[in-house]
Formats: sequence, C-alpha cells, structure tokens
Amino acid sequence: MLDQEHSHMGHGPLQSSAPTPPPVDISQDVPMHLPTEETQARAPGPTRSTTMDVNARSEQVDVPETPSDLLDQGPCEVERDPEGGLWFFLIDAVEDDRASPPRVYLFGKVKVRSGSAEAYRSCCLVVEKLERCFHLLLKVEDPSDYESAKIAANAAAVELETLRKEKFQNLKVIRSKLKYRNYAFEKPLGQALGNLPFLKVVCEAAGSVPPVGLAGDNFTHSFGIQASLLERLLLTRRLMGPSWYRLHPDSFKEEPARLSHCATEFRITPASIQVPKTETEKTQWNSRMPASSPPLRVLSVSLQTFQQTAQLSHEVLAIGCSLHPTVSADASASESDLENSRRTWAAIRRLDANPFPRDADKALAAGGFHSYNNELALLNAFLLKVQEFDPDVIAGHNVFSVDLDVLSSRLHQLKVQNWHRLGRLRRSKDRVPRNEGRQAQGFWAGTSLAAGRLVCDTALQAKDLLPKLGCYDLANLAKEQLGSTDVKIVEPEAIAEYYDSARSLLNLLQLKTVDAYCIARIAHSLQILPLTRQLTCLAGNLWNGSLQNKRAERNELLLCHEFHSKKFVLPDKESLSQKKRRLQIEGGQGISAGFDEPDEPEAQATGSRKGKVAYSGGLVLEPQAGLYDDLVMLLDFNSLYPSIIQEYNICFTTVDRPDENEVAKMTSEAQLLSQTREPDGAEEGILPQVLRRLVDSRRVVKASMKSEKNPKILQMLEIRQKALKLTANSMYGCLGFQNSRFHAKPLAALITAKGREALQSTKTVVQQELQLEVVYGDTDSVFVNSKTADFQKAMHIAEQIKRAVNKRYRRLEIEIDAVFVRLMLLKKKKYAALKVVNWEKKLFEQELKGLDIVRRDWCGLAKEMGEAILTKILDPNMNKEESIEWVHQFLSEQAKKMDDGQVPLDKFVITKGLTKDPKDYPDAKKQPHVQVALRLLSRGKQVRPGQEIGYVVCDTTGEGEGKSLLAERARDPHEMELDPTLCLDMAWYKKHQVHPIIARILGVVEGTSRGRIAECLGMDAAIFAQVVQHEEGEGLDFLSQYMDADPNALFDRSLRYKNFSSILDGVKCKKCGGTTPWQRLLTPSTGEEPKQAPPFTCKDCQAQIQPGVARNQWHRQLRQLVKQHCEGWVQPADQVAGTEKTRRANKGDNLVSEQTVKKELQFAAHLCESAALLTAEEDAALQTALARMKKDADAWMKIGCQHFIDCGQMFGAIFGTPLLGTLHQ
RNA sequence: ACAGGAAGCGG
DNA sequence: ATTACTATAGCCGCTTCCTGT
Ligand SMILES: [Mg+2]
Ligand SMILES: [Mg+2]
Repeated sequence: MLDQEHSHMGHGPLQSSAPTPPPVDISQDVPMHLPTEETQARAPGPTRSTTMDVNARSEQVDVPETPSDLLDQGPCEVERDPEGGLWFFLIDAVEDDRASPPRVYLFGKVKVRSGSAEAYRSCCLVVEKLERCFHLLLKVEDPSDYESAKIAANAAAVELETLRKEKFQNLKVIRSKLKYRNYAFEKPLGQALGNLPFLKVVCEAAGSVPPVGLAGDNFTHSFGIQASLLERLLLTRRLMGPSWYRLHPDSFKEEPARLSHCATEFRITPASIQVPKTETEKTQWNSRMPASSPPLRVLSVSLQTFQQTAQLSHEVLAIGCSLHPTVSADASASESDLENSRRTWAAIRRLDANPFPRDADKALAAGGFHSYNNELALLNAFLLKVQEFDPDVIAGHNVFSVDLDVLSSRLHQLKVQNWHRLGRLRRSKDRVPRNEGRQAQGFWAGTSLAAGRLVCDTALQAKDLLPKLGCYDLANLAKEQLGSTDVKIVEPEAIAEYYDSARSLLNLLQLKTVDAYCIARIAHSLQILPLTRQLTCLAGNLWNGSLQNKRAERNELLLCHEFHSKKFVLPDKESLSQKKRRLQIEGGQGISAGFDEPDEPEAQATGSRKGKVAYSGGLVLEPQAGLYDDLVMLLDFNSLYPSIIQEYNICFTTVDRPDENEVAKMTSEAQLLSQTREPDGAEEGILPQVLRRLVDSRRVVKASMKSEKNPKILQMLEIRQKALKLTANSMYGCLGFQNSRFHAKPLAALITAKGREALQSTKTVVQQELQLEVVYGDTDSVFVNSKTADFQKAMHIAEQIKRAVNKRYRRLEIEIDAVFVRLMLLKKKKYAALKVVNWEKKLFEQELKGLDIVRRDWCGLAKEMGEAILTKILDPNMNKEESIEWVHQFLSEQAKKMDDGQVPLDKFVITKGLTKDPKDYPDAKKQPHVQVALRLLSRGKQVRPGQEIGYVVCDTTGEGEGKSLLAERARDPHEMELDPTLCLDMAWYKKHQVHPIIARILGVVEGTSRGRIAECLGMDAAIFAQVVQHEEGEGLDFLSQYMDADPNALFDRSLRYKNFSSILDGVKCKKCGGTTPWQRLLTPSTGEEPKQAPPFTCKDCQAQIQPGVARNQWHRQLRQLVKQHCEGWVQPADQVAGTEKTRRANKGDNLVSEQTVKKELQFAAHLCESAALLTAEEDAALQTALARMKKDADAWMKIGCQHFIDCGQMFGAIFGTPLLGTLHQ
C-alpha cells in the first residue's frame, strides 16, 4: 500500500494497513443543547432501520439526556498519553502573518476526560515562533565543486547581510547555510538544471522579507521568499490532511488570553508537532494513535431570504438548522451517525414593522421555534446558537454562493459585533470580511467568516459527484438522492402569505427545518466528508480546499510535499501581477510572444470556456456511421494518461524540454513537440513514482474489497479507491493548467501526443495484424467490428487484439470494455449501443453516449420519445419493418397527445446553465435562458452563475409584433401557472425539439425519412406560414379584424349556419373524455339546441376547457379535414403515379369534397368571430386562443381549394423538394 | 455560406 | 471610527442551436 512505500504520506488511520477503525462510540460525545431551545427532531421520511450488521453500539444510540451536558461548560481535562504527549486531530488551518507575532492557527479536536466520561472537544493550536525560509542559487563555475560552492555561500551570506543593512533592515536572519538542492522546473536559471548549490536562509517570520526577484553578485536567483507560513508549516511538519498528530510532551501550554472560540487552546511552536523520522518510528507511533477519527459536529443550515425591492440586497428572514453532533468522517454504511442526538433549531423574524399575527409567538414557542422582532436579533440568536453548538462543519446548499454571501452582507450592514462567532477565531477588532463588487466573494467570505470550521456545500459537491443530474436545486436533489419530496420551494410571491397566520408561519419554519435536515442527509449520502477527507490525506492540502473542489490546489500540494521531501527547491507561486510583468518582459524581447496578443483584461470567455486551447488533446477517429448488426467490440486503455506518464517516464526531472520563456516564443505545436524529448533510460521520475504508488495502492484496495464483507469497511475502501483514482487522474490536467505552480505545457503536450500515438498504432495493429475494421475510437478506445454474430468468436478475437496491443507496452494496458450486440454510430462522441451483460441469458444493457437524449438542453418529451424509439430500433428481437411501423404509429400517437394537451408541462422544460451573471451576457436579448433568468431576478429570486434555468417556449402570436425572438417567448414554467393566457407553442416543440432529435436517430435507419417523420408528427404550421406569407406578402392582424367585424353581417351568417352540421369532431375533455362540438364550445347560445352555458366548458361534465388545449385540437382537426380531402386523391401504391390531370378527372369521387372543406372552413371562421364578440375583451386568454383558431381556418382558406391537392404532396415531403414553386401553377 | 454568440456532452 | 488590502478556477475534442450578414 501507499504508506508502506512512502513514509511521509501521513500517518492517519486510513493509511494504516489495518483499515478497521472501531465503531465510533457515540455515547462518549455528549451533545450540547439547551432543552428549552431545541426541539427533538422528527425525521420527516420513514425512519431507516438498519438491517446491516451494524455493531451493537449503534443500537444504544439514544444518548440519555443527562445533566452531563453541563460538563461541556465546565472544566475538562485534555487527555495525554503516558509520556505526556497530546494527540490532536487536524481539521482546518488559518494563517495570520500580520499579527505580531505572526501566527498559524491549527483547528481540530482533542480527546478530553471530564469526570468519568470521555469526549472530544474542539481545540485550537496557536503556532508561534514561525520561520520563513528562502534559497539563493549560488553563482559558481561548476555546481558539483563543493569547495567553490562553500566559498560562494560565504560570499553570498556576506552580500545578503550588506543588502539587508542597506535595503531591508527588518529582515531577521536566524541562520544561513550552504545546501545542495534539486531544481527541475520551468523558470530558466541560465544554467543546467539538477542538483545545485544554494544558500539556505532561515529568518524570523516577524521581520520583513526581501523583494521577490532578489539577486546579487554571488547568487543569481531566489526561491521561496514569498512562501506562506502555513505552507512551510505543512511541508516541514509533514501535515498530510485531517489525521491525528502528536505534540511532544511539555511543548504546549495554555495562556489566559484566548485567541479562539474553541473549547481548548494551546500555544505551540512548529517543533511541537512530532514528525516521525524513520519508517519504524512511524509504524510505532501509528499503533499508538487514536484508532479512529473523532465524530464531527455538523450544523446544516437553510436560510430564507427576501428582497424588499429589486435594488436592495437579500435579507435574512428565517433560519432553519439541523444539528448532528456525531457524524463520522470515515465511511458510514447507515445514517445512524447522522441520527444520533439529532436536534433542530429554527427562528424567524418579523417581515416588517407589523407584529406577528395573533398568538404566533405562543404557537411558535410551542412548536419549539423562536421569533424575533428584527433581523439583528435573529442573526444574534443564530450566532449564539452556532457558538454554543460549536460545529466542526457548517453545511448548506449553495452555502458559498448564497448563504455566506447573504450573511456576510447582512452582518456587515447591521454591524453585528459577534460576527466572528460563526468561526472559531476571535476577531472582535476586525470588521466583517466583505468585498463588495468582487466575484466569488462567497468563497472568500466562507473561508474567512467560518475560519476553523469546515464549510460543506451540497450543491457544489452534487455537481461533481452526480454529474448526470439536470437540476441541482435542493428539491430535485432530495428527490433524486433521498427519494424525498419533502423539500418545497418557497416562491418569492408566497412569502408575505406565510405571515398571515401563526399556522403558516409554523409551516415556513418547518420547511426550513426540513431543508436543513435534507442537506445533512444529502451530504451524508454523497459521503462528502469521507471522500474529501481521503482526497485531502492523499494530497496534504487543507480539507476546506477539497470541500471546494479545488483540484489544482490538491495537486499542487501533493507535488509540493513530494518534491520538498526529495530535497527540491519548489517553484515560486506567481501572483497575477508578477505573471503579467514577466510575460511583458519576455514577450517584449521575443518576437511578439507568438500567438498571445498583448491582450488586455481577459478576452472574455469564448464560448462558455475560458481561454483558448493551448495544445492538442486526444485523437478521435472518424466514425463509420450506421446501425451495426454484427457484434462490435469496445477496447479501452485503462487510465491512459497516468499510464503514459509511467510508460514514458514523463516528469519535470526526466524530460528535456524548452523552459517557460522558450515555450512562450514557440510558433507551432510541432515546434514545441520537436524540442521536447522523452527520456532514454533515465532514473524513474517523481511523477511516475507518485502515479505508480497511487495505482498500486488502488489495486490493493480493490483486491481487499473483494473479500470484505463488513459494509462499513467496504464503503470506506470504495471511497479510498475512488480518491486514489481521482488523484491519479487529475495529475495530467494540472500540468496543462496555466495558473498552476507546476504548469508544464511541454509535458502536458507530450502526454497527449503519446496518447494520440498509442491510439493510432492500436488502430493500425487491429487493421493490419488482425485484418479487422476499426469503426470508431475516442482518445483511448477502439470500436472493432467483429464481423460475426457469434459471441464466443468475438470474445476470442477481442482477446487476440488485447494481446497484440499489450505486448507493445510495459505500463499501458488495453482491456475489453464491452461487446455490443447492436451499435448505432451517429457522429463523433455520439452513439447508442446494446451491451452484452450475459450472453447465455441474453441480458443486455443500453449505453447512450452524447446523444441529444442524454443532454439537459432538450425537453423531456423529445428525449423520452427519442429513447423509446431508440430502444425499439436497438431491440435485437425486433424485426426491422415492424419496428419502423411501430415508430411511425408511436410518433402519430405522441403528436396527438401533444395537441390534446395530455403531456404534462414539465416534459416541455428545457434546461440550460448560466455560465455567468445574467447581467454580464453581451447579447442577453437573444438568449432564452438569460431572458428567463432576468425575469426570475425581477421576481426576487436569487440567480447565480452555474445555476440551471428551466424554461418553456410559448406561443405569443397576437401579442404585439408579428415576429418575435425565441428568447422573448421563453418563460419560467412557474409563470405558466400564474398566467392562463400563456400557451405552449406546440408547433415549435415539434419542429425544434421532437423532429430534430427523432430525425437524427432515424437518420441511419432504413425505411423512413425526415418528411415521413414530420408527417407523423402532424407538422404543417411552418408550411402555412410560408404559403400565407407568399400570397399576402404581409402578416395578418387577426385581432384587429375582430374589432372591425360588423355584428349585423355576422347575424346574417349566423342564420345561414343555423342548421349547419359540422363533421369536425369537437374538443375532447381531458377530465371525462366526452367530446363537445365546436359550436357548442364556442357559441353555446347558437345552434340547433341553444344552451345558456358559458363558453369553453365540456358539455358533459361542465369542466373548464383550457383555451390552449382547444386550439391545439382545433388546429389538428382542421388539418385532418384537409388531409382527408387530399387523400381522396392519393393513388394506391401499386398503380402508376398519376398526373395532375388524372387526379382532377376523378374529382367527383372524393369522399370529402372540396365543397365540404370550404363550408367547414367558413363555418369554423365564423364560429371564431362570433365567439370573440360574445367574449369579454378583457378575457385575454380566450381572445388570444380564438385569434389563433381563426388564423388556422383563414390560413387554409387562403391557400384555396385548388391548392389542397398540392398540399397533399406536402404531407409526404415536407422537407423534400421545394414546395412553393409547385403550389401556384 | 460566413461571422458572432450560446449551450454540454465526450474522453 | 474608517479604510485598504488580499485571491481562486484541471485539460482538450466535438456537435448543435440562435442571430445576423
Ligand atoms: Mg479508459
Ligand atoms: Mg474510454
């Protein structure tokens, strides 16, 4: 395992070879709470009973509510080991280098004994007597000449002292000495890299620091001048993440002046922290270390905010908390650690100056809730609660971007003195950290406001851990992850109503409480704390960094630890201004720095991705599109890039490459690659070593998982395995990351180049050695057509390929990933397949990659239709003709459901993410999701970058101008419910959602066509529009036509139609299924049996018929009418195609005569006119629907009967040959 | 067809 | 009591849609 090979990789319990921590003994950690202030939480969901073999102790979970709670306030004795050493579990660290003396605060937990009971308490170690350390590269002829290096070192020391007296007297040098160190990074030294002589200078942290670029007569470069105190502490004391660390006996003491809010506090120096010197020493201490991590106290929070006006910032209205005193930082197989001693706390304030409703205070108190007169009192109560509970973890949904942002803003605005009680650092003299107008202030505020505690954002983590989810709001997450529908979204409009009664206030607080509880459960179920802890222990960064998903930071610290321990001088961290300055200097000397313009502040993200592409990545083979019936094998290199790093020994120390200045001057990638040479027989580099260790550890973990039965340990191994994989895989990406301290473009480019080479040669091997066809491949995989339907044969071939490829490499390894019984290959990165799970049992599994149906920016209806069709097409038991037949029928049915309004609203929602603040979009007017986001903002909802915006597309015909931008027709689904005049644009959904998706899928399928698909879907609106436009040359304003209508003329016509009996079906009621004729629906008071009923009601059940639904059915039936007329002329398939003449000659035989059509259309138009006059003008919903219905009828009449036949052709060939030319002789 | 913009899948 | 200050973000490849010329 990892730790066996690398002693410095930490000594946390999870590195030990016996990963079996005893169960956390909950009864020893006594929760703090005041019974009067907290309510015993009731789980909203079904309580989970543990069926697994959870140790007996978790049964006695209910901690007796003894007065021992009081012990937490009283004195307690911190437990020491027999020698007097102190074990400390590290959680967070903060640096304050402007204090005097400069300090680092280490926050964590210690074991205490109060009376006879054992428990854990928060602890702050205040580290003083810190040192800085920098290295000066000595100017020597021959670096390997030790004697001359010694002389140079002395000279440099003298020179430094002279410089100090002249320029930086405050530098307090403690000692300096000649040291040989390695250097292998991108900053050029003007000499060969390798083991070089440096003057190592150690100085007091309190003093000032020399300027960054310091150089002199005896030294050419300086390193580490700006390194932070915390970083040095982490590296020198080898602090590898959240684990137990031992303080030497008598190396820590208490001071009366407290600097933290922690239960215990000690002053220490860096040397107090024990660092095992040897492997045996480490093993010894590991066996004495506390066997498991301490239980963590988690406070999850849900804020209800609200906005007085759109200009003002959000205020805090109510706060719900869920308190969990014994959450495990290792894996947990059940929720028992979450449920132990769980409490809730919730409070609300007045909305405005008005008092709470009658009896509200009493009712709230009875429910265990608190009420306050204003925001200040509410916030103070919350801070008090936080301090009292002293959480190790504050969890929330969007806690960075929303909660902490709002809190810091309000604490600042209201000048709350106790703001720092949110964290563990006493800072009564400081002001609330607040950076108005800066971005990502939530992140900054988070680290600053809650110093000493972990901040866990479930939204942030869910995006990473559940990447396939479309929407990450709390309600959806609770549904998907917990199966809970308890989370309800509070719409801004509804807030005031909650203040109407004591009961509704209670409801609001209960909602917030449930939110908070769900947040805790989600964090638990995603195993956020255990996973981030593992990642942190592997990299040796801060836990809070891992909780923010800062991969680059993780990788950076991993490499810092690694190179530091191998006696390397580390590359300096470059600030933004330093980097700019360097690029200017270097760019100015060179030839314009190649492609990089002297560009000014960020050439603002092209696409949603920032910056341009710096070098080429993976190779993607051209797919041979089609539907495959033979077995296709998928072979895939496992962990391609980590393997390549090992295979070719790619490292800073091994690859001969251009330095950063030379790289900046490169004009092409070919040039870069030609000057980058892979090593030849060199010693194994650091990167390959690290990766080998990670990969080997993972192999061990996976092996032990096979025999492990205990679910809790299994879970822990699974998490560890995952962390190892994530760490290995993030190495390559960080090499190519421009802002990384270890950025090395030549190495990154070399790795991908080797990847392309591997794929290309694999393809060649398959084609030439095995004479097989590679139908596709992406970066690390090949799809090989086996040209057989015999599974055993295919597997045999696959094994052959595997052997042929693998014999070419040491570390690279290709494996058989899958055998597909069906494969539909559409485009690069887009395919659907049926994977063989068990050939004998004929068990298959669908695999969908990249298709529209896996993307959230297509509506659910279109995706579901696409998936249903795809399933049929891929079905190996299905006859091809049959499945096509089925598809056509399915499409027609679905289209009818759409028209009949039988498809629920949520199936029409399209989701798109905001990549920036809505205000920052340059052309917001053209983007539907931005428009909707702005509408949400104006309703008082919070909208932030990264948020998903769901919208639907409405038909806005009749509202203002004829043409309207798509973006203007997009609406939040919730608005549909608020405004009944809104109506989904079915024609748009058919044309722009359903049709494209279906057409692309069926594009490689025989026996259908785009036109046929369109026909099944009943798409014709587009053609109407074209036809009408062509004839009229302008749009028609149907609404104004109504206004001008002559009532008398209308009356005449009413008489004319008195006995007219329409053959149109009428509207089908969604409720009872009964059909109401159009005349009865639109003008109930006319017709043969006049009724005094309101319009738009069902004749059978009197239910309201939605105008939008009626219109869609109307549209469909008129179209059906014309189609029937046309089909009267369509010749049977076996006859020779007729000419126009022969069809016209048969006119009289048509079942639906031209006369009938004309009469029906006239009647239809008449009905609309009459109905419009009978309807109040204010009823916008009805008027709009009627306008659209009349437009439908008029559109057909405009085309005219002599053209119906030509239209008939259109039905079958909407997307085929040009239409308009043939329409009018 | 070109340009600009926006999506987020894939490895 | 008020003010100024700090700084972060894995990589690349590919398809599709919208608006405007
Ligand atoms: Mg792979
Ligand atoms: Mg792959």
